[in-house]
Amino acid sequence: MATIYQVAERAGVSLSTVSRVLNGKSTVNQALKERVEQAVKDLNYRPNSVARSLANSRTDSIGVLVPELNAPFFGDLMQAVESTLRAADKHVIITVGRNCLATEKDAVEFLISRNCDALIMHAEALSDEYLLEINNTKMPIALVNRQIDGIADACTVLNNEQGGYLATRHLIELGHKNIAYISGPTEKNDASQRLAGHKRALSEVGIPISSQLIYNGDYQEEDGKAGLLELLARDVPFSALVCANDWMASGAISCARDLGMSLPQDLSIVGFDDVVFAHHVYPRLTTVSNPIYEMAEMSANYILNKVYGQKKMVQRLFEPTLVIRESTMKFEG
Amino acid sequence: MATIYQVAERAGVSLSTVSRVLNGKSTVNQALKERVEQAVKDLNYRPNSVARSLANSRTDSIGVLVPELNAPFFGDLMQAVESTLRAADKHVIITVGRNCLATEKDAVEFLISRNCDALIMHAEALSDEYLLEINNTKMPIALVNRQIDGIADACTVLNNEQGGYLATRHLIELGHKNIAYISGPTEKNDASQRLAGHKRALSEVGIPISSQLIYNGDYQEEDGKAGLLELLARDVPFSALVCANDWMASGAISCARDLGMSLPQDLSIVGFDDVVFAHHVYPRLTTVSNPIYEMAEMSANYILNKVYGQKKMVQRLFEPTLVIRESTMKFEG
DNA sequence: CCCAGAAGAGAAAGCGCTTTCTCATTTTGT
DNA sequence: ACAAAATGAGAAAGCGCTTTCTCTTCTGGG
Repeated sequence: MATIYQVAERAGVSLSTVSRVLNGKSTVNQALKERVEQAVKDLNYRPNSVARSLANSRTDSIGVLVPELNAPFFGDLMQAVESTLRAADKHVIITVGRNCLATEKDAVEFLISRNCDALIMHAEALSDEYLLEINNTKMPIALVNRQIDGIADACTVLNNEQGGYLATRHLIELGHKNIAYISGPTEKNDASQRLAGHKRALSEVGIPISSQLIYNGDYQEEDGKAGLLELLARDVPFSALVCANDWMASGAISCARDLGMSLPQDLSIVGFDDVVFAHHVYPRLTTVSNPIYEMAEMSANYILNKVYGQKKMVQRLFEPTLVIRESTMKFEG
Repeated sequence: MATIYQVAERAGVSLSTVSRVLNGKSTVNQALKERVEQAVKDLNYRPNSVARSLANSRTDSIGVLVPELNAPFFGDLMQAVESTLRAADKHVIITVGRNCLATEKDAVEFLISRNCDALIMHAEALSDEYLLEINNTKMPIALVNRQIDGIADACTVLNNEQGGYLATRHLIELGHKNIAYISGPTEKNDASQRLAGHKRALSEVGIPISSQLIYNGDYQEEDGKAGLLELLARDVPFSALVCANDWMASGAISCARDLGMSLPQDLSIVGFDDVVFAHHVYPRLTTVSNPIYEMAEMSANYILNKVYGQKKMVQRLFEPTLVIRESTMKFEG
């Protein structure tokens, strides 16, 4: 591999000049510039990115932390981040956190040791304090789907409350009165917001909120099954069910079918997130779409602006929309 | 951030000595060693990975190329690669190829410019020659799910022929005689192998092979729909259908249902790959499992051995197995 | 008791860039 | 036409490590 020195030699200039034309930071005589460019071409010279990083302490790499790699939701997130960043000639180093404190911490430290210029995270287990400290002392971070006061502009979030509201209001409009809810872990902000939206929709039309119709799950598919079974066992009638994410909705659907229910006649079900398999399930799932792709893109833009001085458009708050498919229908008293 | 020089100063030794104790390549007097270790601890010193890379021309980074990030199949692949490699303290730089020649080439060149130590790829569009050249002149590569003579040991492959055979034999054993097949693009090796396996199963029991029962798709979900429609239009009866991947099977299933067929009574369907949503579709999909996680892991191990001199277990050829769920049933004449 | 050889530690030369600092050459203003 | 201000290019000092080379200092065999 040719080095900058060889380019300089062939062009008959000093290596400072070569560096100048390569980086365009300073003006260079046109004739010399052309000689250098020719030499670069002749030698098929490519600057060594490691040496460059050492000299200007910038690696052009962004660390990414996601809970898992093989889930559609995070797939969309990564897809957005990768394409946005690579278009800017940056690269992503991806790590997985498994929704576990130790693993997430380890991943972040790994990324720091790799001298990333910034971090984009969908952090589940790390504390606000830890994240704040990283941001203040180590490197800029961007948070997808999480709100931390103090670094609000680094956070891209969905209006989860509105999403929960939309799901339930849709069912109300279909005539349902008894609506069960399988929640995500309420210590997580998004889960509690979704539930709050659900309650707002009920209150709005004067339907009392019954804790008997709420089950706390953990966003896992099995929780959909366990939740439905539990709700049914409580023996409080309901004609519709909203699940705080599509995985639990899918679990509830297959459970319902195993129980011999016919869907959506016996039970209308709404999911949340609109992940790619939502239209694979049967009946195709009515769900609240979560614009994770766009949100992740904005996080990437934020980093591009903050760290590399670009001027990309950014948006911090996103609104969910309802996607009506076939898992919900009019209540037939 | 502390540098190695400060550690040396605090420990009262030369920086060569610090480097030695850090890398353990050479013996160092026990007393000095302890002083250095103490200094490292005191200063919370972490070696700068960029400087280290420049000095020893190794980045400890592996480039990964996949067609897309938001598909379950490649999610499994990445998950395996990331966890295997990070356990060895290497990191992965992920790029996407979009199944497009220009994009894949661009991605590979990007990874090369990033000074990766090696590449792990699921390359769809790149030619054998190009890949061979990269391997011979630039950096070692490992290929998942692709066979190239000449670098056979760098290739990890599934016995696709056997997979196709298993799918069709399963249907034959259920009593089906007229079995349709929606193939992947036959210019791709895996697709043509799967089809070959299908044919072998038929021949084995003396069922003639009818081109009227074979449709060529492109592995996309819509091809499942288009294929089923086309096969039906040809007016040659069939009671079972094998699809060369789960996406097409899912497409065929929803199409069949839209047509008012009841599954699996009217049509038994088998998929291929056993991606995560295979059990979300209804009826749950009988499919051929593709151990992509294990295969990807082996590719990572291969690189670990080849580039970093480790001694991991490697396996090049994998056998598929049949996963029987509810989308197939006995033929009822 | 002496010398060959082993062992351990420091000095210093890179790795391939970026970026000051310096100095020579132009350009501008009057 | 002449001093003052730009402009452009080279020399050289890093960036923070690894590794060779060299020089001491031990060790042990005869």
